[in-house]
Amino acid sequence: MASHPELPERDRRVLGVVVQAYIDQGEPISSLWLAGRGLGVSSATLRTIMARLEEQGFVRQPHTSAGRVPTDLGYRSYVDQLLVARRSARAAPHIEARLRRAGSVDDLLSHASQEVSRASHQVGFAIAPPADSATLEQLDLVALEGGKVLVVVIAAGGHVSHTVLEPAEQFDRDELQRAANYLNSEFKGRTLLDVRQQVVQRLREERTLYDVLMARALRLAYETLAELSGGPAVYVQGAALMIEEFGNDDPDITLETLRTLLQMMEEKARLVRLLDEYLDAGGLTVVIGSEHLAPDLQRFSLILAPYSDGRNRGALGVIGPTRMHYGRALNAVESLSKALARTVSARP
Amino acid sequence: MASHPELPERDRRVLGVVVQAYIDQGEPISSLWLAGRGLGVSSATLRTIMARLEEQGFVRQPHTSAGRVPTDLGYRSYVDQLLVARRSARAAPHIEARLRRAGSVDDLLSHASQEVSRASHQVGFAIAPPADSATLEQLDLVALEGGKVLVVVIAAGGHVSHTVLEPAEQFDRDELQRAANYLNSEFKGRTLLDVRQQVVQRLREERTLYDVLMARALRLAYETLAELSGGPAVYVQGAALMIEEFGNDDPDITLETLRTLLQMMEEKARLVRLLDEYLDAGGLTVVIGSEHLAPDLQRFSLILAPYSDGRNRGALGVIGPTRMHYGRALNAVESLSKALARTVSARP
DNA sequence: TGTTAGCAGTCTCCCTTGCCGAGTGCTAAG
DNA sequence: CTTAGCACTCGGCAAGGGAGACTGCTAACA
Repeated sequence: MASHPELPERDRRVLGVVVQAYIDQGEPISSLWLAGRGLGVSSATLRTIMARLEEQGFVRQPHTSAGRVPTDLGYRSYVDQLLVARRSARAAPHIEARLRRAGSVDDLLSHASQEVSRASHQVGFAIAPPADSATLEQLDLVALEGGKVLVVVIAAGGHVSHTVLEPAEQFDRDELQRAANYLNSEFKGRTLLDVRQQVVQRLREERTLYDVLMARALRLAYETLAELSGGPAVYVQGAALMIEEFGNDDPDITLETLRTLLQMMEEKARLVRLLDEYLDAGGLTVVIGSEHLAPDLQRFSLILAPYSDGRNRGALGVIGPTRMHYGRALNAVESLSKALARTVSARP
Repeated sequence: MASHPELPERDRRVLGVVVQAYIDQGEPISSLWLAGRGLGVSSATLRTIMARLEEQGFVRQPHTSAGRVPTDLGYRSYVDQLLVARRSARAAPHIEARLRRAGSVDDLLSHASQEVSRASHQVGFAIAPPADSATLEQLDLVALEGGKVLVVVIAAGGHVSHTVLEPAEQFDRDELQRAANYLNSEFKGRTLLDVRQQVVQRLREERTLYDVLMARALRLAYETLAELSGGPAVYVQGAALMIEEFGNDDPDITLETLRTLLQMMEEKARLVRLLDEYLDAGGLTVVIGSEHLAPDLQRFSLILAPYSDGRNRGALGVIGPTRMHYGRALNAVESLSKALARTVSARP
């Protein structure tokens, strides 16, 4: 993690105080102010320390006669300290209770993203785990006009998803009903992953299927599953809260940066792709400003925690300015991800 | 509509030019500039006209030696002119085609709100018509952990909605299956409104139902329908586009006003309640700035058109700064609402 | 050798001043 | 009723001048 040169203990403490103070106040931190903070050294010494920190890239001066402001590297060091020092967070029971009340996965994640946003005062998001290992409860086929077919897939644990297909061949209502019956009797209780494999296999093996309807039903199922695995659902919200938190006193929150963030929030597909890259990391992950690959996020920090439903992993986290209150945000993300994991794996 | 004093023809023309120019340029309009616009009068005359317009409240001066800027009343007059003068808009065929490709109501409205946002460069929204008069296609009951029940209601035309109930009495999987069968056989093909009435009636009439399961199924259906009528779905998006359109050159778009707008976009329930009030008006409705009842919207204008699926009405529209390009926005809303109406009533 | 006080230097911020130019309202003539 | 002309007002910009905030540096000190 710390590929940059190791800092002497005292320098690190000073850096910590600087970052914390800047997060609180939003203004450059001066040596004089620091001297009054019980660090046991005078402002002059702090000046030499700050100069050293600046040389190493942890802080910078907006202009010659200003105090110091953390760089992204400075935030990084601070966050690394924080991650070691802090005790891991527990979910507030009333929040977890609220999550438990949610039924479908949709509901649950929408609540979770809202709660994590509220607790951190940042933009919150939650991504559903792929439903692959949930077992199929019910599959409905409903005829729409123009030969289109509405497919509703219900899986255990409250996954509900639907899509519309335009199969090459027409189905009438009766055929659809029988196709649905066939698929249900055949696949109910299996995991969706299983179902997909089974469907593919059967289509391949029994190329000359004796029952035409059965073959068509399988093709329909195949298309459906391909469609549904298109992208996991993601819920994002809380931009208003974030603006409120940083008001006008953060030079990084301008209309322009806000625009890029909103754009990202609305282009869910891109967001998911982006977050996916960080999901491999494993535990609680923090990506700060310029550490991002995507240029649109370079003015923001991201905190993300994966959670598991027992088999598959989703993720939950927050996005906010690099000057966010990391302590609070880390707690929010960690506790919510735990609560979410518990809630989601309490399901059958 | 025009409860304010009637304006002489020429004054109205001048006001029109002023508003149009201000919308285009975002800067106060001076008499000298106006004189070069082929109105056939000198700047001096324009000054007396502007003074009159100001006295009557149509324009105002940001400061003594500035040009004029429209007031909300000025925009109102301009829009009223526009509504009379313009030819009604047709939907671009490729947009309508894109809408037709959507299957479920969810999909359709999400696309529609996106299209109207793109076409107008404002925040776009779309509200689903109540599904009351759609006929029930299928109702699924799925047991979740903790005695909760997932209910999925599929209605003709691609309405899919689901909710989770916690019935007082427990159902096991088998009972749920039979309850679903019973409800489906009983109510499939009826409108949801019908179903609700029927359910209530039966519960009342046959207080001592001979079949216990049947009674419980009815109670479940009752709860479901109460839950689902909770609030129609609304889709809102395009804040990033709106910011892009007005960039930094609109004094009305500040972080603070943006925050209130985002808050409104995220609190869907409140938004729906608000829009509902305007829905009664009938046709294409424009509400400008201070004409709004809600204080959070007083810096924004709203354009809204109802559309009908044959029986029930939904709505679609845009929200943007009072300085929005009304002509383009009106066209966007009108054409999309027509396209949406056609698309939605082409369904069975 | 590391720490501290003192000091000179730098740069921002804010206020004032003066000026230009934009745009107006008013007035008197057409 | 319209127009030209004129005096007036006000915002915006640039220049100038403290005041104040911090710094880096140096020299003394433990």
